[in-house]
Amino acid sequence: MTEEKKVQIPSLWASERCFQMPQDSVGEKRTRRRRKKAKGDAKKKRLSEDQVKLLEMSFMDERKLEAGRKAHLAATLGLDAKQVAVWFQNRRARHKSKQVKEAYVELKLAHDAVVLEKCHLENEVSKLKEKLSEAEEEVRKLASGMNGASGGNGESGDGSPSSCFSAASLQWQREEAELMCINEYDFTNYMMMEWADLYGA
DNA sequence: CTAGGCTAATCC
DNA sequence: GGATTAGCCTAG
Repeated sequence: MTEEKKVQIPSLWASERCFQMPQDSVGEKRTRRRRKKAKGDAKKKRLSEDQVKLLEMSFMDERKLEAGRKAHLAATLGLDAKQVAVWFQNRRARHKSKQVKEAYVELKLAHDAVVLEKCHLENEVSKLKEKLSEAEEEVRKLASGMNGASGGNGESGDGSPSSCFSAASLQWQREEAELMCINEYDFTNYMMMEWADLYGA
C-alpha cells in the first residue's frame, strides 16, 4: 500500500478566503437534500491545510473514530464534532475506493498474464499438432511403400489405427491450426484494447 | 467557458 | 456505510 496522494492542497485552500466559514446557516435545517443553490447558505467551506493534516494523521493512526477522539479533534481543530465524523466517513470511503481500484488493476494484470500464457500454450499446441501431422504423413508414406513392395495382403488397411492417419483426421488438424491462428489474431486485438484501456490511450 | 475531479455535506 | 448532491477548483 503506497502513500495517499500526499495531501497536496492547492495553496488557495489555505488562504483565508477558503477558510472555515461561519456555521450559522447550518442550523437552518434544510428540508430534504440540499436543493440547488439555496442562496442564503454559506459558501461551501473547505478545511484548511492544517486541519486536513491533523485529520490525516489521526486517520492514519486509527480509521475509526470513537466519541472521545472525535470531541478532542473537533475542539483542537475548531470544528463541529459532526464535521469531524463526516470527514472520517468520507475519508474511509475514499480509502476504500482507492483500494478497490488497486485491487482491480492487480486483478487485471494477473488476468492479462494468464491470457498471455494461454496464448503461448495454444501456440505450443498448434506447433505440436503440426509436428504430429507431419510425422503421421511420414508414417503413412512409409507404410504405403511397404504395402507396394509386399504386393498387398488383404489386412493392411484395416489393421492400422486408421482414425489417426485418415484424410479426415489431417483435415481436422489443419482446421484446428487455422483456428489457432484466428485465436491469436483475436487475442492480439483484445490485448491492444485492454492495454489501451488500462493506460488510457 | 466547460468538463471533470475532489470533497464537504446530506439523505437513506 | 453507501449513494448522491453541489460547491470549488483546474486543465484544456
